[in-house]
Amino acid sequence: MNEHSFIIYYYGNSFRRCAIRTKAKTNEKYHRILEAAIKVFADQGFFQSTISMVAGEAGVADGTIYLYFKNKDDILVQIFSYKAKQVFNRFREEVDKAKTAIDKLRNLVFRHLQEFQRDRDMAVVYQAETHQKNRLVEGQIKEMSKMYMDIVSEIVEQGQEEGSMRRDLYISLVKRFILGSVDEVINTWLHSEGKYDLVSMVDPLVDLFIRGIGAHNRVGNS
Amino acid sequence: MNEHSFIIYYYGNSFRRCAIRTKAKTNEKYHRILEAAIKVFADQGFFQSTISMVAGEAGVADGTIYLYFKNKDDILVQIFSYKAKQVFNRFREEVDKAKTAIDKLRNLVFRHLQEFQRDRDMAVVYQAETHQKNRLVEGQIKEMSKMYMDIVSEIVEQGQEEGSMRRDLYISLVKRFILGSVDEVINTWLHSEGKYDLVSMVDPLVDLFIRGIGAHNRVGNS
Amino acid sequence: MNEHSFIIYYYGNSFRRCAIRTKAKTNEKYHRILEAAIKVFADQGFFQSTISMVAGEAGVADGTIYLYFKNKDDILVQIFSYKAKQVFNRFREEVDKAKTAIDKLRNLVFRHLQEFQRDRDMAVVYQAETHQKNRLVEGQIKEMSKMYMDIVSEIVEQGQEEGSMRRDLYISLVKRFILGSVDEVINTWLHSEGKYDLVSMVDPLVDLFIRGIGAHNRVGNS
Amino acid sequence: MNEHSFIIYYYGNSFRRCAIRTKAKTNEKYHRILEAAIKVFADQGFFQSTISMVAGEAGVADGTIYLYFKNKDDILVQIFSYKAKQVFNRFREEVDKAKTAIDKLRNLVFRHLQEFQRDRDMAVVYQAETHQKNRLVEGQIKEMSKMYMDIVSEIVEQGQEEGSMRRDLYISLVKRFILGSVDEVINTWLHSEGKYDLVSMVDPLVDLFIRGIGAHNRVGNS
DNA sequence: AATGAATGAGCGTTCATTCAT
DNA sequence: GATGAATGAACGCTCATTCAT
Repeated sequence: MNEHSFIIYYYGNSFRRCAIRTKAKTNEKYHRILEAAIKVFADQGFFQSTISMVAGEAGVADGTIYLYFKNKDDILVQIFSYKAKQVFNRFREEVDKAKTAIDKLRNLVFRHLQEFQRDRDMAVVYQAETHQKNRLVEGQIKEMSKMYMDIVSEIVEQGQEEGSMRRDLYISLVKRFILGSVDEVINTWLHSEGKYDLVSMVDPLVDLFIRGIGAHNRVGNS
Repeated sequence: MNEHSFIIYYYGNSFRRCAIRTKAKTNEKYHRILEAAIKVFADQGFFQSTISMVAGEAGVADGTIYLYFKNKDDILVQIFSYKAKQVFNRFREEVDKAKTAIDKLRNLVFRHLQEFQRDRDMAVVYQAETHQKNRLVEGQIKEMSKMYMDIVSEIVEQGQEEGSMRRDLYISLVKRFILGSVDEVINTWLHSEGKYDLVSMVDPLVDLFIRGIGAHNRVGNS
Repeated sequence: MNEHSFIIYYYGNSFRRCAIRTKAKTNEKYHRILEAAIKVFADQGFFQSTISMVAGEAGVADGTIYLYFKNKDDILVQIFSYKAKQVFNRFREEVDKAKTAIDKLRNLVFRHLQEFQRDRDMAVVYQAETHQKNRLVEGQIKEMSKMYMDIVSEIVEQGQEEGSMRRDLYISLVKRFILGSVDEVINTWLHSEGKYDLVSMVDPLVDLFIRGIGAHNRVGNS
Repeated sequence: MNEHSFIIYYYGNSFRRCAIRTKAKTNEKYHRILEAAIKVFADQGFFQSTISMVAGEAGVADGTIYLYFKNKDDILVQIFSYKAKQVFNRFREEVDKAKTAIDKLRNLVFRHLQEFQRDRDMAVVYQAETHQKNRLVEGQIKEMSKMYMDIVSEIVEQGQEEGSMRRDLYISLVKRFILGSVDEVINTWLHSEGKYDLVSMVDPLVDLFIRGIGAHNRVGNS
């Protein structure tokens, strides 16, 4: 477990070997616990998970958890402030790759579904916590939610300027309309045990966003 | 406290009176506990709620709970199988009042928002449980969800026949698209401490469902 | 364990038997735990005692402790605010029985030694806590100490008026001089496993208080 | 950090330097830990102190403690067998400086108060441990106590020979009478946050020992 | 039926001690 | 020698559930 690269250096008047770790090793255990916790929380739910389960999953002793986390709640907080934030940051990158508003929306939805499909346990934890009251991660979720909403706002505003989106939109409702739909699609997928490909939902979903379900939407002279 | 009719009998070495509890009486305490539980679970979340809290809120002794419910989990199960089902049944009534598919959809969304606005605590509990894995109420939720989805299916099919809805819809996606949007609108309202009127969201929301956000939907003369 | 006296009464339309307990029973268990705690704390010291030990000694389940005490610390607090205070109150009675200052002092010391000899475990706990810093029972101890010191003050003042005690005394030092001596006598007795009679120390000790150890105290012809 | 003289040797596959730790060096860290422990134990009490606190106060790593002490208990044992013994040894010196029994008693009390005033933390630890049952330092305390008592015995015997002390004294009680008074004076001072000068208590206290508080002690013609 | 005192399993957390580096 | 990350036993406390009254 402890084979590592190391540096030979001269200290005082002798050669010494010093394993290269400190940060690397520390981070390694921190992440192992974090990933284990995501898995256990996804399986059992936060309140039904025990520190022992997380420690067991991570392959460390119970006490070790407390070298890296203040308490059980803190694990959840860090899952959100570290892990989820990282996921949400990727959304921005993906959006920036596209030019038009509609393509940006498509990329956002694509990346959202893709990331949640890739990290299914994280997705489960995220779904559970965002729909709870009295949540320990209120702050983080609000922040992430705002980040998401801001992206949607920008896209819609761009779309309106481009003329590809309606100008009479109640934007704060549009945001919920989009996030909610995507969320529900993910939620259904999660509860279906993930037997189908989530990403394949992108095009039909974006189509619904853009055109709705009304027949008169069949535009043109058609 | 509840004297009505009763039986006198001799037990051990004393006469005892035993009230002949009518169904109504029993139901009254049962419902008091159920409503108390909804309130407490909404406030604290299921796992952070204790039997004592529920009993206190209901104004009964802790032990009394176990005369009406098998255990703590059973309270949640009964909340869903009794209370929530009742709410969902009202959706059907409301839908039936309308003629056209679009009006039916509007009525469904209206009643959904209205009921959840009216019984805020129930809404909180519902939101939390439907987004949990390992849920104690898996069966009930699936059933309710199916009931909802079936209504949407019927509406969409009727809309397609009427020509008011697109024929190229991926129906099982449409269902999630609608339910998810409504859910998210409710969720946001719940977390906003309910400062605004949820029902006022109906028209803008249905408009988004029907027309989407795309500008070309602004069908001219079509 | 639950044989008790009871009352027969007529309720509604039947005779009922109602055990007379409530307070009696409750008090009984409260006191059982309190006495058990004193014993265990005396044996092990507060910090090395566990709730399990106290519960075991009291013959109740661990959880039962928390029906009567807020937490472990609270047991100690209640030992002092209930039990010890009661002991100290008896000092006053005893002092009042005597007329002259010297007899009052003798009675005080007598009762002090007698009470501590009678309730040895309480004495051990008292000794330990009064000589601790950061003590959980700071308030109580200060109060008891003041009560004791006040009695000594009154005695000395009366003695000075009677002419049986020196007028040039530094009273606040006299208090410590007396309390300290008595305490140490008790402490030595406690650590000697109580093999001798503590109360027999009264006369020699009071003699030392009054006459000191100086030979010139041997008042000649006086 | 501590380079002085050292040896170069080849270990495994590298040259190593090994400081030739003088006794002084070793002692230096040993004493740093001991003093740190006294401070921490005085602040928190032995059981509420942690090895980490002691290590932190001493500026060493937790593990380092175990190079100098067998375990946590051993620190307390060594505090008493090393530090306290040293303090008590000084009493003897001071006593020997005086000629008469009464001066010797005065010097003993003076040095006792002076040393405890000087090393307040030590005084706190001493007070706490000497009034505990099940003490880890039973042996040491008995030894120190005996040392103290022996000095008092010698003084009293000398006083009796000189004619300056009563011949009808119950010596083993006199010892407790003196030690107890001094102890209580110190204890009160410790709990008063040491706002006054402890040493100034010497003369009034010795006066009480010699003359007591009785008015007839004011021997007229004696 | 109703009560609420009693139970004890189970959990979060601490911390003395070890040991690889 | 010195370090401090890792360990896991042990403890305080909670709370769902039972049951005598």
